[in-house]
This record gives sequence, C-alpha cells and structure tokens, in this order.
Amino acid sequence: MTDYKDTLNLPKTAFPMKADLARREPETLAFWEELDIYDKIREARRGRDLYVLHDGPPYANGLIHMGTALNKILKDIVVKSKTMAGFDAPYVPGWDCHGQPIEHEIMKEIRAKGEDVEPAEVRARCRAYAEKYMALQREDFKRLAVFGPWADAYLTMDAHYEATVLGAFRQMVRDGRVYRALKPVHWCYSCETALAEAELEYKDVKSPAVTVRLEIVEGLDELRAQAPTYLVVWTTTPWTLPSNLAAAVDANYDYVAARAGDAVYVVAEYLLPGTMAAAALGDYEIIKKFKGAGLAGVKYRHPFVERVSPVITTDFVTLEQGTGVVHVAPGHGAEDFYAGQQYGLPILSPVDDRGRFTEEVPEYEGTLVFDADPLIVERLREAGALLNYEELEHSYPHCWRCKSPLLFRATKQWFLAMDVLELRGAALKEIEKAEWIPPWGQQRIAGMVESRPDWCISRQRNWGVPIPALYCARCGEAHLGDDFLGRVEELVAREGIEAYWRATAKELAGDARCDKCGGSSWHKSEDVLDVWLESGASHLAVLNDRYGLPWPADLYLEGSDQHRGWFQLSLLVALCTKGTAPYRAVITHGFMLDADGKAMHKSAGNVIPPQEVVEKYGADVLRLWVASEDYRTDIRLSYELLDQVVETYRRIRNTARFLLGNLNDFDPGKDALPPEDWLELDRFAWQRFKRLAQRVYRAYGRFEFHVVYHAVHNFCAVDLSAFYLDVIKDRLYCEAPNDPARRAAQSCLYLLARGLAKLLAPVIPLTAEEVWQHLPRDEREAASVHLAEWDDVEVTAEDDELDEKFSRLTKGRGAVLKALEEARGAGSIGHPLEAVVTLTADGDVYDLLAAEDKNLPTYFITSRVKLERGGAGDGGIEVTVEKASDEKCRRCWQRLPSVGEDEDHPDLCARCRGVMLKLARK
RNA sequence: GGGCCUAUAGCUCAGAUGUGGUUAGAGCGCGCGCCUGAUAAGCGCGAGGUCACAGGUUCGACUCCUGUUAGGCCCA
Repeated sequence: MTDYKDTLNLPKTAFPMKADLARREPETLAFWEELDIYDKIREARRGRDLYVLHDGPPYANGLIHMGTALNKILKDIVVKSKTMAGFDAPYVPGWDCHGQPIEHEIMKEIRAKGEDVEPAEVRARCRAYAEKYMALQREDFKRLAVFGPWADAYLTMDAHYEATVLGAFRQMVRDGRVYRALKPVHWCYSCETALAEAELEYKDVKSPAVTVRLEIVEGLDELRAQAPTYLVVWTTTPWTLPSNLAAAVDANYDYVAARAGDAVYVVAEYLLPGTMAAAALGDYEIIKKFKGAGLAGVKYRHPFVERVSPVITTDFVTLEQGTGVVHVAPGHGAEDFYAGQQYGLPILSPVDDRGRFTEEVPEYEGTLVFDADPLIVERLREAGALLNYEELEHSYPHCWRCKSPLLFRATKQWFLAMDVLELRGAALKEIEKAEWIPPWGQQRIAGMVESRPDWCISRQRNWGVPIPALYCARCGEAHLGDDFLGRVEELVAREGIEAYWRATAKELAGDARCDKCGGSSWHKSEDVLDVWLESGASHLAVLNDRYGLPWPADLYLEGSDQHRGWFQLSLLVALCTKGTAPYRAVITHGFMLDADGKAMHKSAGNVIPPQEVVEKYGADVLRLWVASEDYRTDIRLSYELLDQVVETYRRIRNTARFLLGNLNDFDPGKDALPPEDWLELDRFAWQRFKRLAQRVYRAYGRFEFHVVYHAVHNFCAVDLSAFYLDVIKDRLYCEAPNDPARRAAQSCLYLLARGLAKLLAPVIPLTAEEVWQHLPRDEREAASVHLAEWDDVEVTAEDDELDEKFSRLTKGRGAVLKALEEARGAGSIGHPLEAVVTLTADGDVYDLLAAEDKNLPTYFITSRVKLERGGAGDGGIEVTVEKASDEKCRRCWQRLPSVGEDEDHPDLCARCRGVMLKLARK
C-alpha cells in the first residue's frame, strides 16, 4: 500500500506552536529596539489626527505591582489601538519623583546608620533613589511591550518640570487664589508634618471614650434653681478637652433634662437611656423637654480650666453615638474649626510639631497628647466631671508612612482657595463637559469637588518643590511678590530646585520690601508644595512644544481612586492656569482583587507580582488577561485565572499557526485570487471576519477590550477552528498546490492571518508581531504590524445573504454532527468520513440542502450525503447515519465509488488520481 | 458611619441603545468519545445557573423599587 502523505500539502511553518514566551518575547522586543519602533510609528503617522493619552506618573519607588501593570497595559492598548485606527497617538510616560514616601525611606536609612546629613544631601539621595526605581520600573514597562520614548520620559524632578510647577504656583498667587492661614490639618507628630487627605490611613484602634459633664452656669435658670445642671458630652479624644471652646447641639433635635440624684443632666432624648445607663446614675426622671435651639446661648464652665464657653448649634451632631451634645475644639477638628469660625471662637491649638502640649497648657506641657489621655481622664475624675470611661474600638486616621496615629492641629499653612474666582464652580462646569467612563465617575468627582475644602498645598518636608516665600524677619509677614516668584522660577528652570535651597533669602529677595512693616530682611520659606500640585501640573509640563504635544489631552486613564487625586487636582491646576480641564475624557479602572474578591495587599500576602507572571507566562498572556476583564469594575487575578487565559492564548496562537502553516507555499503577490474567484464558503468565512473586525473596531473605540477578547476568541474557536478551517482541510491538503480552489482558500487564509494580527496587535503586540513576521512577505506591507493600519471593512447585502444561508446550513450541520456522535457512540463509525449521511427534509429546508447538494459532504466532512424529500415534521431535518460501503481513498481518506476504478491507481479516488497526474507532470 | 460602585453557570463575559413577557446564551474549564495528515494540536457530544439573599410593584422581573449580605474605591 502506497503512503500518499508526501503528496499532500500539509501545513508547514516556522511559527512555533509552543509559545515559550518568556524566551521568545525578548527577541521581539529586541527587534523593535533595533527598528526604533516608537519613532518609526511617529514618522508613519505624522500629519494624522492626533490622539493624546496623557500618562499619569507612577511614583518612582519600589518595583511595579500588578495595579501599575494593569494601568500601563490599558494605556498601551488604548495607544496601540488608536495607532492602528490611523491616529497619530504619541505617548510620553513619566514618573512622580518628589514626596514623602521616598524621603521617608531615605530618612529611615539615615537614622538606621545614625548619620548626620545635611538637607541638601538628603535631597541628593532622594533624587538618586527616585532615579534608581524609575529605571527599574522603566525596564518592567518596556518588558510589557509598552511603546513610548523611554529615554525621554518626563520626571517631576526635571528642572523644567519643577519650574513649570512654580510657574503654576506663581499664576495662582498672582490671581489671588493662594492664602496663608491657621487651620487644623491632619498632623503626624512623628514625621512632623501636615498630611494630605490622600496620605491618611484609617485603622481600627482602641481609644478611651469618656462621658463628661459640664456644669451650666448661665441659662436654663429654672432647672438650675432645682439642682446643679450639666451638659453631657462624649469624646474619644480626651486630650482635646483642654482646647474645648464650645459644646454643639443640633437645633432641631429633641433634648431632655433628666434629674438623677441631686443633679440634672441635659442630653438628646434619643440617647438618654444609654447615657444614663453608662453613667450608672441610677433612676432618673425627665423633667423637661425642648429642642436643641433652646440650648443656644447657654454657657458652661470647663471642668478643669478656668473658662466659660457657649453652647452653639451646628449641623454635624449625630444621634448615632455619644450624647447628642458635642465637644468642640476648633483647633483640633475640621468641623469644629468651621463651627468656631461661624461663632467667632478663637483657635486654640496648644500642641507643638512633635505632638506635645505647649506652655499654653502648663499642666501637661511637654507631654505627648496621646500620653496625656489617661492623665486627663484622671483629672476629670478628680474634678467629678467623669460620668463614664470605657475603651472603644473605632477607626482612626494614621500616617500612611509611619503608621502613627494622627492629630488635628492648627498650624499656618498655605492654601489654594476653592471659592476665589469661582474655582469650584468652574471645576464643576468642566466636569460636566468632560466624558467620564464609566459614567458614574462624573457624579463621583463632582460630589467630591462640591464638598472639598480649600486645598492645603504646603508640606513641612524637604524633598520637593519649595514654596517660594519670604517671611519678614521683623514682623513675620509673608511676601509672594511676582518679581520674586519670577526670579525663583527662572532660577529653578536653569538649575533645578537645589538653586532655591542654595540661595540666601537676601539673594532671592532682591529689593523686596515687606508690605506690612516695610522691612527688608527676610527668612526663606522652608516648606515644599504638596506633590499633588506637582503631578497635577503634569499637563502643563508635558502637553507642550517641548514634547510636541497639544493641550489639553484627549484622555486620562487611571484607577478610580484618582477621582479624588490626580483627576481632581490636575483639573484645579488647569483651571487656575488655562481656564479649562486638561482632559476631554477620563477613564477609570477598578482595583486588583485576588481569587476571592479580596483586595490585593502586600500585608494580606495575596499579591501576584507582574514580573513573576511575565517570567512564567509572558507579557502577552498578562496583557491578554488585562483585556479579558471588564476593567470598569474591580478585577480578579489568580493563577487559575491566568491558566484559563493561557488556554485562550493557545487557541489564538494555534489558529494563527494553522493559517500560517497553510500559507507556506503561498505568495500573495502571485497566487492571490480576488474574492469573486473564491468559493462561497471562503466568502462566507471572510464576511464573518469582516463582521468581527467591525465589532472589534467598535469595541476598541469604546475602550471595551474584553469585548475584543471574547469576540476574537470566539471567532478563532467557533468560526474558524470548528468550522471553516476544519472543513477546508481537504481542499488545502489534497488538491494540487496550484489548484484555483486551493489558492482561493489560501487567499482567504492570508487575509485572515493578516487581519487577525492587526486586530490583536494592541492586545498581544508581541505575538501579533510574530505572526506578522511569519506571514508570506508582501513587499507592500509594513515592516512591523504596529506600523500597519486597520483596513476598512464593509459588509454588503451579499454578505448578509451568505451569513443567513450559512447560519441555516449550520443548523443542519448541528443535527448531522449530533447524529454522527450517536453513531460513533454506538460504535458503527469512528471518523466522520466513514459515514454516509441521509437527510430527510422538505419545504424550504429541502430546497436549501438541494441547492448545496454537492457541497454537503464538505460541510459535514462525511464521504457522502444523500438527500431525500420527506416530512421530518415542523420544518426540521431527519438524519440517518450508516457506514460507508465504498472503498477508502488512500490519499484523501474519503470513501467514494470512484476508488478502484482505475487499475493503475486502485487505491485512489478520481480526484486524487487527477492530482497525482498533475504532480507527476511537474 | 457617609458617598459612589459591583454581585448572571467552576472561570471570564453576553443578555434590544437608562422604556420588564416564550425552555437565560457564548467561550474556557470539566465529563465522555473520535481522530492521529493543526498532534505538548484538532473535532464532536454532554453535564453545569432558584440570574447574591429577602421583601415589594406587576397578569408577569435577571431586567423596576426597598432592604439585607458580601466585596471594592473614596471619605469620616
């Protein structure tokens, strides 16, 4: 028996089935490096419509984590897909370099070594630290196949960047938006600095909760005539009691006066039972009820400080806890502060930078406020003011770096006013104009902007852009003259921020005079700007001529936590400098969760490092995973999930490999046939692809990458692998190489391979490139898939007819496959080519099948299909399967009557005999 | 504690564009089988869902309302 395998056109390709991405990907990366891919793309797209995604700078400390990778990959998918769509989509990556976390690390090292280091040296070390991690992160990003001008990335510690920030500050000052004021801010006594909202961490801790009585000395005369009358307040921060300057009630709540023993207590009615029980005051009797408004103006005596303070009404009293009467210390709480302002209370904040009481509270001077808690509790007890003491577990703010509990403390800080020049209103308007994806982001950020306080932009740190200010040596007045600010800006533009620190106040001041006292001797400000003001100015520093980018950006894309952070602060900086938002659209993505839907935290030990995934699975698998998830909600990652993505990857890769394998002897320049010369089946497959392409273009346009993932995967698995590719194997393998029908199929395969590579390029750029490079060379094609563009596709009426027709045939095919499976189960056949299928149908169904009569064996991959007219009932098909009686063609394995007709080739069918003759003539 | 968001088969997603109505779909995975001319591949068949839970509105809800639970982000 002859073996005809060598006479077949079996697939052959150098494109490996085994991805081995960890090893292969670096080769592709090197190819791009060699090609200067980013610059080449810029050249290729020069003059096209711009699409600018502005990169939010990740912080340059530590290696990237999965969240960073997710964000960067999403950005890169956007940029690559816009590029494929024909836009000029430049992308300039950057890093956030200044700030507390880095300084904290450096200070830790310095302390550990017991070194004594000058501030300038600290900053130099911070700079080196940022430099180091920037470089490490850059390598990781490049490894993820993210395209960008990596050598020219922007750093917030570049001199030109620092100067831009100062320019923005100067503009804000010029417009009168910046002021200096005493304000309670979150203060870390350990780091000795004010903290931004974003730098707080809430943790559950146990605090002393005290219920305190305050004797009323004015008002409520009729009650006081009966017995000593007390307000009852409750607090979890006893150390703020020395600063108590008022007690607050809600004007609309119901309050009662209850007599217990020889005293009367005033609390909210709703909270009376709990309060009395906690205080263990025994039986009591309500002797009066009144609204909170009735308490306004009442005065009480401080339990251990010589002071009489008023009761005020506010809107922040709650009935959820406590007594309904709130202890107010304007120097130690935001709400207290605003209430104090309203009532003209002074701001008492007798605590120093290190969290110790000052001489304003002689009793506890030098004591850390938290250490003073028990002392004050004891003091209350002695004064007979303590009604109850207990430990309460509640959530309390802590410093994100050193984990110390924070305190509210009034200090002089610089602020950006939200309501000068209607900054808040303008922000809200711009928020409405921008597109938010997902849409709820809009109301989220709007809600935050509506209620946010003025922006505290000063920090008592070292590693950052200095707040250029002069303080009069004589009277302390701050000087922010425009000349002075301009001088600093220029200086920093030339030499970086070190120049500011190096210069003396005198050098910087020029001939400035104090506005208040006329003095000319100055101290230099040592505060730095909040880093959010730096990153918030990135659009100014990057979207300009220096980088060849227009302002504003088309898109910002960050995690949803940035509604409060970068999106908001970039907007404020933009409004103060440009008058409009720095972005047209904003996309947010969710957070990384583990397999159980829990947040990924280093501390929880459920972190999967991207470096490990890249090493184990490859960057394309990681990217494919990113694309597989609907990032608008939080997304999960686990190794099981990655394994699943690996399966999808393999399916896509193997589909591509099959296409390439069958294009082995195909030269598109010479062999390609136009679709008119294809078989209907080929045209059907091609119009399926066109539909896919349309769907995918739309999905990319809407940034719905998971739709791309599912659509492409589905197409590869269902349309191609399970149907088209399976069905045309006979044609590809068994016909003569040059047979027009075979060339037709190859023409289609070529377009499919090429088209798929382009559709997938944004998601799996490395694999797409590999496919591209293995395609039969067509000199007209781009050197890299990433230089290519998506083709316009049009679905015609004819395509619709084809789709309709084949969808009906596919239904019939399903019935046949099921029947074949049953036959196989019964053991009567193995391979479907062993079967002869008989179809019984009538009506439309019969007509359809009859019209396709000669193609049915191909579509079903059976040797023969017999068609009979008959009632199968309700328009269905009846299928019977029997074993083919004809001989098997040794070449194409079909069982056909023509096998054995020719004595020279008794084991071949007529078709294969013909092919063999052609081959022999060659 | 407040604001916003999420909750459809083991997994990832669909479920007519904010306007409810036949047996809720796909792929993967899984089970069983076929093939050995895509072979660390390919093909087929099959089993999996009380649409988080509990109420409500309605003739009828995965789809509307309320609450609960779990989880996330932001804030306090």
